[in-house]
Amino acid sequence: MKFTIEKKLSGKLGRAGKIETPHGTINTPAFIVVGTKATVKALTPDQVKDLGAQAVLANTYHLYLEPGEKIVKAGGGLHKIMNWSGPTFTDSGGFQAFSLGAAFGTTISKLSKPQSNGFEEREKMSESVRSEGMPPLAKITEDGVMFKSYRDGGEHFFSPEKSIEIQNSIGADIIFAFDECTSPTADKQYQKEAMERTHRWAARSLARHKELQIESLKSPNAKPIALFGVVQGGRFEDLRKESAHTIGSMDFDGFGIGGSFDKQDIGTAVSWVNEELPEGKPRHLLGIGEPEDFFLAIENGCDTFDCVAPTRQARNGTLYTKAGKIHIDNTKYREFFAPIEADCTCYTCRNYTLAYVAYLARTKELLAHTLTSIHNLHFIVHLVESIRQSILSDTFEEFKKSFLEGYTKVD
RNA sequence: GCGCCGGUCGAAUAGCGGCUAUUUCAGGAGACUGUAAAUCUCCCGCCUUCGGGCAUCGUUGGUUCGAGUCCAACCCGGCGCA
Repeated sequence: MKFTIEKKLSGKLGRAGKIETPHGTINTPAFIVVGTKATVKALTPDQVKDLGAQAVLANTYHLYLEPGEKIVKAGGGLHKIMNWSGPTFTDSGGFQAFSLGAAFGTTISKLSKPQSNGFEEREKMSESVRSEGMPPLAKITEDGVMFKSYRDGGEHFFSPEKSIEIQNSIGADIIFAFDECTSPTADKQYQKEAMERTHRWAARSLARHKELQIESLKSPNAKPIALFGVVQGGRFEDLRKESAHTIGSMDFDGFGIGGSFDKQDIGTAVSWVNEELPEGKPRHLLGIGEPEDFFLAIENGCDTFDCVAPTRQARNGTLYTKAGKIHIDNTKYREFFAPIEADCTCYTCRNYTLAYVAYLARTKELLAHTLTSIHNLHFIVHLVESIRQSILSDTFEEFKKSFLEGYTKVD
């Protein structure tokens, strides 16, 4: 993997560049489409490519459970089995330490939202109380994470070495060190402990990866796999800087920025990290984000992103437009005989009316998921691409201002 | 006309003497940030200062401390016999 910076955003940390992988180049900043189980839900790889996506990100834990990394490898690797010829990433399973652990059976999100007063804060917390009969499915120890399968209840242990071994078998171009994604509800003491543990896991991940690569690259057709280390530290400036310094000084090919954030503070938090990380290596902001997040993260030095929001929200009936998000089930769209957005060039908007797509969604026709996912991914992929172009043409500030003024998030 | 069933919030249902009338669907709104997710939450008779208040199980009476539930008559629907 090779990273090149083409242009920097003057006076800021942001940059446009390219990541060259054995399966092609990613022009950055870029949105990486999430295909957790080696499939972008509801879409064929051709559809994913046609809507403008450059790369996809799959998940180690999910592919380990099913079909199993041995089968992925025997089938020719991630690219081959899913018929995606472009660059790929795998996440390490570290996010599942959170989603199946502290967050399981609750309404806890890794992004904490601003609360207007303490009363609402308490209400929110009470809503977050774990549902009955839903004990956590992930338990963290120094050596790794014990997962209880959400499929059959079976126990599976992930150590940093195990995650790296599985990821090497799956064979994505870019993989991540095994980390612990913490909950925003955890206190600073815990965030510090988890961060330090993630640092130890990073060193172990790196060591195991080097061993495996030396071995694997002896075979003539082997393609090198890049390893990104993951920065943690929650919403605390001193922890984030410490983590970025520690992870940034290790011999990784690039970096992931993970964990929980205060939603309104995301640009600042990312700048703490990216000021510390070496400039010449790519930085991937894990699990972000919404349209407004990209501007803040990119101007503060992030190069790539992945997020389930566009596809999940598409399936759940929320669509992106330049004026904000809309709910496709709203009564007012039943007779909206025009595209979701008049000037959108996606396949869905070129061929269907919102009224028709809304009808498909309302009647739970499967095509609804495909058409809405195409629109949302096209919107997000092209938004990030537009930000890239604005950096290259020195119009970032104007583009940011005009987009955010129009994007009110109100119907 | 006689007999037997049955009428519960848009639909379908549960409840068969006990306080707050159940559930599913339909309908309305919202949430979702490295996917446990084609998922979840709330509303769905009227009023409300969001604490609650007042109604309501075909109609009208009755029995009872208490009735959707038991009794009577009537109205409607289905089936059977004439």
